[in-house]
Amino acid sequence: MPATIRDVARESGVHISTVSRTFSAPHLVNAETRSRVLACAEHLGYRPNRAARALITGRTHNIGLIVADIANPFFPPLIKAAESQARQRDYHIFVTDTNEDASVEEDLVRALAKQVDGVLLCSPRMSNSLIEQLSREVPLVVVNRQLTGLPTVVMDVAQGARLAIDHLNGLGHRRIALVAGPRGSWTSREIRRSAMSAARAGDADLTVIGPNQPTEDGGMAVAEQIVRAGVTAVLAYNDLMAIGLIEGLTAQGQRVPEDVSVVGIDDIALSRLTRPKLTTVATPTAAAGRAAVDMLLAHGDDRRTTAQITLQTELVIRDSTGPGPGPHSHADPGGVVATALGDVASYAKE
Amino acid sequence: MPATIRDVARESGVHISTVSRTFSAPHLVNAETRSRVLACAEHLGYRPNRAARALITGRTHNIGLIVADIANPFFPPLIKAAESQARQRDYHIFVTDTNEDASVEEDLVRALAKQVDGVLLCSPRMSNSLIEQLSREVPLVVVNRQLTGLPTVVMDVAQGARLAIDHLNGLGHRRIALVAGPRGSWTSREIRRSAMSAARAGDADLTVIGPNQPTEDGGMAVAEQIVRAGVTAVLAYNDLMAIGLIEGLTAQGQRVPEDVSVVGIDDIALSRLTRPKLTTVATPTAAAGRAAVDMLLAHGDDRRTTAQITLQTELVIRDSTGPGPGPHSHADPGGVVATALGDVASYAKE
DNA sequence: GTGAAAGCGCTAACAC
DNA sequence: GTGTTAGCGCTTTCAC
Repeated sequence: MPATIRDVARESGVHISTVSRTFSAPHLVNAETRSRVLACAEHLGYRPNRAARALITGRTHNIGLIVADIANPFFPPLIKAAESQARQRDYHIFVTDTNEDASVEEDLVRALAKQVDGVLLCSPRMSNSLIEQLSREVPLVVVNRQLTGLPTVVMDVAQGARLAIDHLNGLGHRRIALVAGPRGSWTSREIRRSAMSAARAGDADLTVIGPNQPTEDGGMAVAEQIVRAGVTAVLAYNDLMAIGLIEGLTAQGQRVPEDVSVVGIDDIALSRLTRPKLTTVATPTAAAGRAAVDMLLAHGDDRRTTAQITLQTELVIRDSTGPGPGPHSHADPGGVVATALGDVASYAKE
Repeated sequence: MPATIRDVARESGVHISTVSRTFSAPHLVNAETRSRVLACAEHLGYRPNRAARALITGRTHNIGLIVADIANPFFPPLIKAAESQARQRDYHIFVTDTNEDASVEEDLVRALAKQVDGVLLCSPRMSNSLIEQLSREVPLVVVNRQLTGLPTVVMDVAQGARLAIDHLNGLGHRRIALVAGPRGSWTSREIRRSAMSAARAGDADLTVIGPNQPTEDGGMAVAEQIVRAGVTAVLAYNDLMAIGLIEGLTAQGQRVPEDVSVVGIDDIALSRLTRPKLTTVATPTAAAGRAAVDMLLAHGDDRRTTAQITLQTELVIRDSTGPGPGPHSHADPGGVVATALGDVASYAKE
């Protein structure tokens, strides 16, 4: 049987409220009393019961984190960073996985709502209006989706997509495909919009293929369409799809980058390990995880500042892109860091 | 303000205890009353407060999951499977990361102890005696470590290591290196023990290198030692290290598998995507996650059956292993499934 | 089958 | 600075 506040009170000869204060408002307790209480608590192995505390304060010191797919390598660095940031502030994180299914997101948020102080919604597939509705039931921070009136953390994928298209264009590619992400993904829409306009500006054709599952298989599945489309370069929604696509293209007898150049997005750890090494747009996922936790916890202090932060992305040129058939402009934006909005200094990539 | 049991009682004209029963013991409530209460609850958006429930029942319906490194690709499939299995049984999972640091594991277990019904300790680096001590404070299921008297889920890595060494031996390799894992890892010791005996049985030399960080960098770092050791084949503690090692060997001008064969362990998703594709020992991580959750939740029913389950592993032969200088025996165990102990049928790999 | 009452472990006014 | 008191939302005896 674990020790309660009453055991500590008895042993240290004070009232339970003094014990309570020792833990929740130490400055209100005489230093001497405090150390005696602390000693007894230590000795009894006492730990405040968070459920009891939550019942009365209304704060659970728990955070919910909902991701589309834990096993998608994009998420673990985000989860890890969020967990670490939360723990540092004495919060614990419930991690849940929606299996890329928009319809379970709502249930998950509601199921979590009662036992957390807020929910980090990462890459939600549900509608904006539903998100807004849920935000009235539990504090929400939305990651990977822009939404007015709510605190959000997004990567500047528009800038990233532009850098990628410009890079391909600079290499002489004029017929480019965009392999889109899943339905309901804000990021995918954003990439599409930005890639379109960048392609137009560069006098290139952009063929959009999708929506698709944002997985390796999803990428592999479109290889044939890519070949049929007759493009010489591809921008994929994420690295996993890019890698699957390269796999698929290879199976179709296409060489990357000699026949087709491929660019991914995210710069997951994996992208440095495949052959050819993937050219990709790096997104600061760990920073996003930390920022999201900070925003959620700051939220309580001042309800009116619903900050929206945009984290910068950058193009990482590796081996999956090469010269295309068109004229090369050597204004190659390789390695150039995208401009970003908002206060990102403290969330620099590790 | 969220609806409480009292709101529902008022609206449906019954006493709060009837509402309580409707949710926690529905069979004790008149069918008609029940449906009326349910309707009101639905209408008010009532959800039982778990903290309040936990306070009185002592069961939180939460589980803690402690892993060495969320971002290590070995863990996400395990986390995902555990989370899914738990949620299906109406449990939520706190995920925490120790950063491969044995000293934080203890704190983490204790911090979690009060707000969970049990903890899944995955790949613990702490001592056996400390694990036993903690198991007296909170129900524990230990994954990736054998420990008498506690419920455990392990992969049969001994069998896996034997298959790997036999495979290399069959290919004619007689000078083999084992790249060990981190200090404190039961799995690493197990692999070592088994690889040693398999090598001896096959008249091969086994050089052990380590301990090492179980990461890509850790693998890359030993490439030079491998070359100096003059071995023709390597078994690595895990795929990540194997991949890093291949990277490092390539940088040293060695070809894989022509000059050196490399075998990994785990069969993470990544191992199919690198070039050469990795020969490896597949461990059923998702099954382990499910099994661990089941064992923890079953634990309550019958305290005396501290089951220990061992999940079978199998060798997956891909492209990172090839013929060595010695005589080939064509008794190649490729694809053969290892024998396993315990009841594993219901945890078959997905 | 339902109501009444007690209390899980803790915090938050409010006295003193 | 510390004790007293009244619950937080719920489950669980025990009556009826």
